[in-house]
Amino acid sequence: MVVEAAPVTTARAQPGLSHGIAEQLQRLIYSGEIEPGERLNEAALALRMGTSRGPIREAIRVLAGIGLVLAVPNRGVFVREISVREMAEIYELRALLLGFAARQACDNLGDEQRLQGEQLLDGMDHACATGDGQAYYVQNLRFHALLLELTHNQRAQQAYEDHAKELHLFRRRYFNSSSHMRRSNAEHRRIFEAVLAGAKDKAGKLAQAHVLQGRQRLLATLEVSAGNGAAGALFSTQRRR
Amino acid sequence: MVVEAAPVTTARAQPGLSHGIAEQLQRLIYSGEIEPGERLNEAALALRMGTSRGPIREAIRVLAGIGLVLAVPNRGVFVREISVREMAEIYELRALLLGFAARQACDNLGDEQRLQGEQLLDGMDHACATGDGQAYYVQNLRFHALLLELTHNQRAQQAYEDHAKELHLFRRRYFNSSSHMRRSNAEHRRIFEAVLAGAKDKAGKLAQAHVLQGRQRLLATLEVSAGNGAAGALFSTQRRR
DNA sequence: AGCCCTCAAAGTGTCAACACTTTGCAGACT
DNA sequence: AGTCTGCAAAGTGTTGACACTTTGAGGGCT
Repeated sequence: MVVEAAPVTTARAQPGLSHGIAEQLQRLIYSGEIEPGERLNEAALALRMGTSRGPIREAIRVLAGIGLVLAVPNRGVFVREISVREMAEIYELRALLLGFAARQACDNLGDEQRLQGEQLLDGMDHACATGDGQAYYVQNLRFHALLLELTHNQRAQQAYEDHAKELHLFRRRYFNSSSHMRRSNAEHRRIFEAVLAGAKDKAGKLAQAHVLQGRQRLLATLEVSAGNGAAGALFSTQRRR
Repeated sequence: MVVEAAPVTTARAQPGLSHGIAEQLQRLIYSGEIEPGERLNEAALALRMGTSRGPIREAIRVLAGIGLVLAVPNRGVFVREISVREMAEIYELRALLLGFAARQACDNLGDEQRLQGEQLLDGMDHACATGDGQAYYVQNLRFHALLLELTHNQRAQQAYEDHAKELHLFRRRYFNSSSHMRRSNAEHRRIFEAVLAGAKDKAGKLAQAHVLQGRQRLLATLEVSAGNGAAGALFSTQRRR
């Protein structure tokens, strides 16, 4: 309808004011400084960021598009809350994705990746031994990312990362009990061995099971940490978009 | 950081001005009135929509969040172009999702859905016979949606729909040659039969193959309709976000 | 006492004006 | 002729002011 032709050019970085604000807001949300369910006050944010409300509103709209935030007309925008049901659904998708990744990895694994994978597995074992939850967490993320890279499917990678981030909204900072960590890494090893052996079906099944067992571990601790009452309350019906 | 407690309330519809504009823009894009690569002129749109630029900008930011549009600072926003590579990746994800759906369908199929599926299959056969591409297209969409519903996983449903929409960007209005339609529906039937038989693995594999064959059909027609040159040009490197 | 109505405060929605960037054209210089 | 520089037009980025909606508190009525 309007004019002009395509840019055709590559998609470059975007240094823009409202864009910077959007990223900053994302950090605030993911870091937990702004909690799920909390309302974002435009004026307050504008003051804090040192701009007027315009760019703030635009940044917020981007977050709304991503689904991080829910806008209610004339009432404001609220940080998205994730229900247990949604959490469970997301885990299901992650399982599917990681299973796919493991299968693909069988075909696409190179020497470099093999080395990296083994280093990560050893590193995680070390983290288990020393009880370093933070180190385990980072390497665990990296290990999964490595498998996803091997899909050679950037969209799959992106989707997996998005899901991981979303789960952060649900429960910040995985409670890494060392028994969980040990079991989890044992699963990693079996997956990786299957990949090395080129056993696609086995690798896929193991990877899928790995994620689903992670879900079970999370659900179990939910039951314990918040006896029924609080857990039930989380079942608030929320949908994306 | 700010104040206030959670809304806890359910997520209701959102009648807001900039929200309406966002939807209208989506329609314009999906309908092809604004083509991929084209720039959105804020002033022109504001005039057309009868508002000022503010709401337009906000609506555009939402689309940017969704990924429908790419914003380049100080230069404007452009309707997203999808490369062949991306198209292929999306098909891969769709295949994964539909495979999962078919497996789940084996467990969750009820009488009502069985009936609906059979009606759709017959309807599509009819559409093949009469050469009614439009009717086929609609029922095909519905058939896939039916399978996805049976996952009982709303996120999976949403993801599948999103992918379908995105592919629309790539090639508007599937060229439904009746030979394609016939082959495609034959695949549908085999999938559904497997689901009825409760053969999870078989159903999953067939569904996955169905989508990938759809991809092949699309790629094949791409090769033909635009001999090498144009097809190659579509490989412009674009990434989401 | 309890309920309803009114009103003010807080906050979001919208707008028009202004500042800054990009881009293409025109004219001058080599 | 070709190229470089500077300017002007087009368009995006940002701002502050104003209008409208929601919400909660206070006071009057039953």
